[in-house]
Amino acid sequence: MRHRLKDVAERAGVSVKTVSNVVNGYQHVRADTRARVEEAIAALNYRPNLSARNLRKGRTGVIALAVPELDIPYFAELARHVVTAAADQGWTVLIDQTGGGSEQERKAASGIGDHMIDGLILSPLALSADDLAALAGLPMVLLGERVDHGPADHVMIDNVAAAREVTAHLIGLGRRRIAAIGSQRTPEGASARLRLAGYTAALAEAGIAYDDRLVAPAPAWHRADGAAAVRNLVTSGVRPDAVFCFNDTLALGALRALHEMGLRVPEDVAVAGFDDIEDGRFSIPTLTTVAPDKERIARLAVELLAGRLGPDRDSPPRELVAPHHLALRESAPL
Amino acid sequence: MRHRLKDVAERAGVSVKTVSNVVNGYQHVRADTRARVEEAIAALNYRPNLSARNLRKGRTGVIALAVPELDIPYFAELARHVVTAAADQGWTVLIDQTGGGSEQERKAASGIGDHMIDGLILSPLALSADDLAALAGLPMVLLGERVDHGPADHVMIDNVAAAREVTAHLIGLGRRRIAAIGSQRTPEGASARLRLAGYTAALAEAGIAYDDRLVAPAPAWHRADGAAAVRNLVTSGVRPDAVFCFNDTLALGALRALHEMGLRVPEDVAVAGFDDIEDGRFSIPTLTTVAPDKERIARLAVELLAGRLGPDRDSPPRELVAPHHLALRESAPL
DNA sequence: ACGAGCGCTTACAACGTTGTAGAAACCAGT
DNA sequence: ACTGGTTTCTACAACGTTGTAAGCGCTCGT
Repeated sequence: MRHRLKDVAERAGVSVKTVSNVVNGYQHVRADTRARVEEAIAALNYRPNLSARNLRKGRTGVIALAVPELDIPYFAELARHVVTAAADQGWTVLIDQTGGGSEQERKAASGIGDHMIDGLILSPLALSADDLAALAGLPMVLLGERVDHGPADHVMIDNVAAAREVTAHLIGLGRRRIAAIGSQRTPEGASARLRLAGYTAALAEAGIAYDDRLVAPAPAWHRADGAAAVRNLVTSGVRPDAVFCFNDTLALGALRALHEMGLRVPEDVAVAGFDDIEDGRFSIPTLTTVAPDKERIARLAVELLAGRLGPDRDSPPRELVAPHHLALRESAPL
Repeated sequence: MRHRLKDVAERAGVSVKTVSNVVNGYQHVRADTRARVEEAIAALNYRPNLSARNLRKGRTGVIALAVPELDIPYFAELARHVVTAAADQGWTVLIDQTGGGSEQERKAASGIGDHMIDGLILSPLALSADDLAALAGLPMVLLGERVDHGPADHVMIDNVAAAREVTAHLIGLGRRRIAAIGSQRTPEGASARLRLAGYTAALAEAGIAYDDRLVAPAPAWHRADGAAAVRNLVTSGVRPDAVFCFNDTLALGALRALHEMGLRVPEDVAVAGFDDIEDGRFSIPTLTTVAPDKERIARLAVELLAGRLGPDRDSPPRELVAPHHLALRESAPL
C-alpha cells in the first residue's frame, strides 16, 4: 500500500537516487527519464516518508505554536493567522495547548516532539525570562508581553500606549470614574501591568486622581471573571461611569453583568476591551476595543522564526512591535 | 549540543542498545547499569530523536485534527477536548485548518505531513463519502454529519432528534411562527439537512403547517450570516415569533439583528441555537441551545482512532452517537 | 577517430533509532 | 566443577531518505 523510493525506482527502471533527484527537482535528469519516473510515482501514488527525510536532513518542516488555551478567541484567531503565515513558508503548524502552566510551557519549549519540530512560537504566561533562557535549545519566537528583553525573539504590541489611548478615549467621552478590570499582581500578569500603566498614565494626563477602589483584579481573563469583577464593583458601592477591561472576554462578561444589574451601556457605563475578537462585533452592544494587528503579529513571528532557522541563526534577539488601532463601537462610541 | 544514544553509551561505558533499553524502560537492566546510564542521560541532557525513532517504528505518536476553521468557537472548543483526550494516549495533536475546501480536506486526508502522522480526525464539510473512500490510506475518524455510513469510523450526535427537541421546546412556549435559519441545499449541507428534518418533524407533530418562507438559507454559519438572515426575514414581512438557528454563531448574529430592529428576545421573538459555545452563556440574552457533549465526542473519536491503530485495524467502520441535551437559557426560557 | 568535457546516473554510506538473535555473565542445584 | 536456566548485555541489520563521489556514455572540437 505504502511505497518507497525503491519501488518507484524498480518500476521506472532507474536507481533509487535518480527517483530522489526527480522528487527533489534536481536539474540534471534527462527529460524522458524524468517522465518515466514521474509516471511511476503517479502510478504507485508514492509519498516521501518525511521521518526518513527529516532524519537525513535534520529538518522537519513543522513548527509548533504553543498557546495557553485554544478556545480563548484571541488565541484561536491568532492561531489561524499563524497557520496561514506558516503555510507561505511551506511549514505545517503543530498546535500545543499549555494551559498557561509553567510545567506545560517548559515542556513545550524544551521540545514538544523533540526533533519533531524546527522551531517554536510560544505565547508564554507562566515562564520568566530566566526560565526561557535555560531552554535555548530550540529556535523560538515569543508572543506577547511576558518577557521583555528576554533571550529570544519577541513580537508584541505597545500595550502601554494602547491602554493609554483607550482610557483617554473614555475620558474624552466625559467619564471620570473609570474602572480597570483585570489587574494581576502575580509575575504572570505582565500584560496586566502594562495595561494598568497605560490606564494610570491616561488618568494622570487628564488630571484625574487614581482611585484604587476602581481597579479590580481578575485571576483569569475569562468572561466569568469580568462579570464577577463588575458585580463586585457595583455592589460595593463604587459607581463607575466607564470600565476598561484588559481583554475582550472580560469585557463581554462585564457587559453581561451590567445588563443583569440594570445598567445601560454606554449611557450609564461605557465599556472598552482589548483584543478585537470577533464576538465583540456582534455583542449587544458592540464592543469598543483595542485592535492589535493579529495578522501582522503572526506574520512577523513566522518571519522571525524563518530568520532564526536560516541566516540570522546567531544574531542577537530582536523585538518587533506590531501596530494596533482603536475600534470604536457602541459600548463606548465616538 | 544535541547528543545521540552513542554519546550517552560512551559516557556510561555500555552499548548503544543498552541505553536504548533504559530509555524505553526495558526490564532486564541491572540497577547499577541503569543508574549509570541515567546519570549520563541527565549529564548530556539527551533527548531521543523522534524522526529516527519513527522511521524505525513506523509510528510517530502524532495525530492530526482537521477542522474547517479554528476560530469558529465550536471547533476551537472541540479542538481543546481532542488535544486533552489525545494527551491521555500519549499523542500530540497537529491541528490543520481546511477552510472547508474540498482540496484542502483531501490534502489533509491524504496525509498532511505524509508519514508524519499516525491517524486523522477529520471534520469534513466538503468531501463526500466517495471522496473519502478513495483516501483510505490513513486511519481516520470522521466527526459530524457529513457522511453517514461512510467508509470510516464516525462520531456524531443525533441531529434530527436534537433539532426536533429544541423546536418542540419553542412550540411549547406557545410559538407558532418559528423560523429556521441556516438551511443549505449544497451537498456540504448535511448538518443543515438533518437539523431541518428535525425542525419539520417537530412542526408536523404539533400540527403546525410548514411555511417555507420561514426557512432561511445561510451560505456559511457565521454571525454575519445569522444577522443577515434575520434582517431578510423581518424586512420581507414574515413575522416570526421564534427563530431556531442551526448553530450558535448564527444565533448570536440573529440576536444582534433582532436587537438592531428593536425586537425583544424572548418576548417578541424567542431564539435557540445549536452547539452550546461559551459565548452563548454570556450573551444578552443568554442563549438557549442544543448542547452536544463535546468532551465525549472528542474522547470517542480518540478512542476509535486508537482502536484503528491497534487491535481493530480491520474491523468494519463504526458509528458512535454522543449524547446531547437542551440548555435552556434566557433567549427561550423554560 | 580520439580524448576532453560535460551531462546524466549510480553505488555507497550515513542520519539515530530499535528488533532480533545470540553471547556473556550470573545463579542455583547437583 | 558442571549443567541448565535465567538475566543482562551486545553486534548487526534495517527503517527510507539524501549527500558524496565516482562512473558511464554522449557530444564536440580537432
